[in-house]
Amino acid sequence: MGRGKVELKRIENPTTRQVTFSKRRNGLLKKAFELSILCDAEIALLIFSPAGKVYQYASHDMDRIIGRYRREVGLPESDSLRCRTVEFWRNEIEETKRTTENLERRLRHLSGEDLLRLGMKELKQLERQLKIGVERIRSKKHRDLQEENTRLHKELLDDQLHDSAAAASASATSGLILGSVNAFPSFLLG
Amino acid sequence: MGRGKVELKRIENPTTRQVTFSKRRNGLLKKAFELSILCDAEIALLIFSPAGKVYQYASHDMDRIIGRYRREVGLPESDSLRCRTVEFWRNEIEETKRTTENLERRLRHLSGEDLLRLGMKELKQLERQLKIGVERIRSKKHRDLQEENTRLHKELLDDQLHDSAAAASASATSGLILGSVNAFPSFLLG
DNA sequence: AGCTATTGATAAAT
DNA sequence: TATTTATCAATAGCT
Repeated sequence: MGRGKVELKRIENPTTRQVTFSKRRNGLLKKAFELSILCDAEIALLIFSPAGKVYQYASHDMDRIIGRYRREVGLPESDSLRCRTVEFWRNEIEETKRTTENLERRLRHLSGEDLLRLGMKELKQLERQLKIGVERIRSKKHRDLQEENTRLHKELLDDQLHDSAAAASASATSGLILGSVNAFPSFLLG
Repeated sequence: MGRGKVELKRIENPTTRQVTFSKRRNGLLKKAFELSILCDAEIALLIFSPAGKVYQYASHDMDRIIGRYRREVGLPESDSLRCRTVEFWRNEIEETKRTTENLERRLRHLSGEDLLRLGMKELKQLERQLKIGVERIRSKKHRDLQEENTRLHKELLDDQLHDSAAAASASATSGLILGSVNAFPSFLLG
């Protein structure tokens, strides 16, 4: 229709293509509308221009029509995929929950709580683990205190070397600290 | 187009309506196809006949086009809701992860591992907690052994009462168990 | 379903 | 971009 046939291929001239798009788009929308009225049909038409602009016609609510399409046609793969995705995330969450519960239980056991269901073997293992922990903590504490002691010794010596003029007043305080560290007082070792 | 104009209203004659539907539907599908080719447009066309049959044309994958529509047009409420839902679940998962990490760290600490960053105060608290745990486990073990011992005593007495004829052979095994329990052997108390 | 008179759509020009 | 016009395409009513 028009002054000359048109080949069924992409129109190369951008101007012509744009004009044709505008005209035929309107024609298509009009015909969709007419068909829905004349024949009482449910019609949805989506047109995206190459420029990205959207044109649409929907004889009824667009989402309703798309929903109907999904139910009647789009089921075979789209929905099963969606189900699988949902199931995947459900499983992820379930597994994480189980992990958390497991961790919380082990934590309670290590605090000596919730021991009712444990057998003798588990209790022994738990006790061994706790004792190892206690020993490691003791060790760490001792190391930390030794380091602190060394540091204070060094500091004091530096003070005495670089500040001999104030030696009298310095010994009144630093001497007290040094003494405390050497003694490993009970409030530090628990 | 045709022998006489047509009013833009539902065709009442069912036969005529069906024929017109068939003809115009094909015309619409053809024009949608032509537009997509000539002008390089992305087009989706859904037609539901009054009888419920579906006809469709999609220049590309139908789900892709519908997805694009949802993203670019269906935004106002549908997508924002979906975003909020997705965000909700993201937060749920993030929080669960943080909880898990926290639990794992506490668990390592209770096993005497990963102590490097802990200060003296935390170390003391941890040690106290572990000692409490050890004491509770000791207590539980002791109670369990006492219960077992009581049970065995009772069983033995029952055996002796109800089965005096086989007394000789029974004492050879039960007596051994009883003896072990009474002694609280080192392999059980650790 | 095919046919054809007629209307409708639109390509090219303005 | 909108209008005009010459042509082509779609289709209403008939068979």
